Amino acid sequence: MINCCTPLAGSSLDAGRAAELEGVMKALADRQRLRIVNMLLRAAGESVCVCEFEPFLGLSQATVSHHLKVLAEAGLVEREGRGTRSYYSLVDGALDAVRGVFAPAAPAGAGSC
Amino acid sequence: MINCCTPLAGSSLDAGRAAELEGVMKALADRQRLRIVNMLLRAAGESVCVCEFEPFLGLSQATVSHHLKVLAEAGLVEREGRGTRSYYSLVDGALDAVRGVFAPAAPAGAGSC
DNA sequence: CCCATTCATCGACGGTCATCGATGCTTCTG
DNA sequence: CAGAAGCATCGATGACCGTCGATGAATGGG
Repeated sequence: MINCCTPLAGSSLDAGRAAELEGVMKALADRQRLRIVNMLLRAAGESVCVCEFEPFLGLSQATVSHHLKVLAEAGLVEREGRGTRSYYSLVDGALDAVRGVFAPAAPAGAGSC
Repeated sequence: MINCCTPLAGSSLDAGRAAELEGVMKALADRQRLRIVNMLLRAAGESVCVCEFEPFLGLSQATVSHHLKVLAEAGLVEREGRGTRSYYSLVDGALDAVRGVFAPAAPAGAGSC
């Protein structure tokens, strides 16, 4: 099934790495958290106040705080307190693991083995 | 891979699209299903028999069948029956939605586009 | 024609999650 | 110092998920 050349992008995913990636994916497998990440992506590295998410998502303050905590524990976002407010931003490169695993399969260039 | 002008990420993610993507992400937010997708990625488009997954994942046949059903309902894999066996393969382009949403942020108005 | 093989489905069980109101903590303001 | 504002945490609740054994359905072989 798997040939001589180890496919580059479909790199082997052992049980350990699968469990690790599962944590990140579970953090992203929620519509509210997807919208949060999308907002932060569009913020282009800038921090966003918690009070910005609340009206945008239409959730209670407690729920928004919960979602941000989940994302933070997954290493996807970072918290920074200024005064009574909290600002969150994307962790640089945190989404690379997701991008890498779903990269297209090997180039299928048959020859060079 | 991604052209400079394709604003995949940074693209607004409204509530509808977020819910849609949530379905795909939930299907992928499981270590067993991640390993299944990884196996199929490495199979480079070829179909893989159910009986191949079972020993690889170390799960009961019922559980493997369940995971494959979840992936199929999310539109990520496709089933093809041959005799008493079932073969599964990745749906072409099904992972593009995932790749797109997490693409790097827009170049912040970097000139030429 | 009968049996073995392969897979999908069902029912059940234990665990986890999303959401909310209430509460406590920290910081700013008057 | 007292009050208000912003946020995190707690406890509860209802829903969903992963796993398995058992059962059913379809197919191929002797």
